[in-house]
Amino acid sequence: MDYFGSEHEIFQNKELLQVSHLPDGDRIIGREDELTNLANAIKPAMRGNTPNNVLVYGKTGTGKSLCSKFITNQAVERAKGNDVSIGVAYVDCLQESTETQAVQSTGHQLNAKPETGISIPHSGLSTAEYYRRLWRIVDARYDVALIILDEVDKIEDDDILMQLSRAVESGKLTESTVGVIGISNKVRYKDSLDERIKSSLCEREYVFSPYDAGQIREILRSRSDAFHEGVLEDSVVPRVAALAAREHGDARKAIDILRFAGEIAEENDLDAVTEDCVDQAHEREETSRLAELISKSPSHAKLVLEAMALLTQQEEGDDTPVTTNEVYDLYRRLCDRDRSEHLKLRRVRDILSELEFLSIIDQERKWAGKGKGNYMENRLIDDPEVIIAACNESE
DNA sequence: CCAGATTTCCATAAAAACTAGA
DNA sequence: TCTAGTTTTTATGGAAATCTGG
Repeated sequence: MDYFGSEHEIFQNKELLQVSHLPDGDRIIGREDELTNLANAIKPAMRGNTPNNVLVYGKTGTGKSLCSKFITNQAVERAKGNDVSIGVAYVDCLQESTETQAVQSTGHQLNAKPETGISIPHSGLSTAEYYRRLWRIVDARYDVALIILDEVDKIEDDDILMQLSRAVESGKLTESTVGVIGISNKVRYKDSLDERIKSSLCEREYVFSPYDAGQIREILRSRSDAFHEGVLEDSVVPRVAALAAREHGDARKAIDILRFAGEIAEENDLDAVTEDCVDQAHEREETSRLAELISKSPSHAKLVLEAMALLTQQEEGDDTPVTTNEVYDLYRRLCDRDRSEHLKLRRVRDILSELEFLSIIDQERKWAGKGKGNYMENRLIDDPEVIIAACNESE
């Protein structure tokens, strides 16, 4: 018995299919203009001057993060030649969703304790103190700090944008300077900003358009070295590209699908990746983003979601809404089952609105009339079975 | 002491049913 | 009969208080 599976090796270098993988070489497919624009905005940093702050828009999977990381890395390398030191921090505002966490993370990335002697504790400091330490670090180690704020629209507080973009003018930094690159999915994001922030953060704005099918094909081909020679059937890449193009040219999705297709071929012990695998991979991709999101949620959020999914399943119709009270009742029973403490109703309401913010559920407030008050209808956006699976998976 | 999570407390929205006035 | 105003109800969500880990 061969416990280690097949002799049909599918992947040669799976790393290439990680979305976070930065392609080497000095170009990213189909984004020449965008890279040039970004480079221009950053250019002053090469001489140690203040770069332009940039706001980058574009749908998911249009290469915003990739290009920003890429160009800043290039900048660091180039600047070395001029004897200018640039520091880059990349903050995912979906994870670091408060001002404090974002500053803390930035400080952590730019710090080198042996060099500066400054420590950035995981918690316990005031926001102001995190800022103070960050400025000290930047002053000590760099001429320019470039801070990439990915998914800025997900951050709860605008203050950080203010602080970062004004750091130089307000004299917080004496030796150095900073540049901010904000990345947002929402084109309307700028409208929600304070005037003062607008003027300083949005010195340059660039919109990343979706990739077309041809570009996606090219991207996939450039990464097909991830597979062993001849393992990919010819029709696979075009098929994946077609699926992704249908979804507003999301390259991340395309790469994910391709990777899943490979995994499926591997699991089924096939010697090649076929179109069939692609179709299955497409389904798997749809659930994986959700599963990812859910697995990162706190455990009580999962229980609430599970309660919702179970209730939705019981109902006849497909997307029958459930009320908050129904959810809460079942949620409490689930907690009893696990012998854990349940949260109070008020908190569960907040959890539900957080889930709505994450686009996992829909909420609508309804009014029942005299003597009946009002209630909130909660509706799952995705298939309950998928949600239940995702909730149980990450235990 | 600090931020972040959770709880406690409570004013409030909305719309149908009901009432009074025309 | 129609209209304008009042009553009734309950989950909601804002605000403040309290708890927790560091």
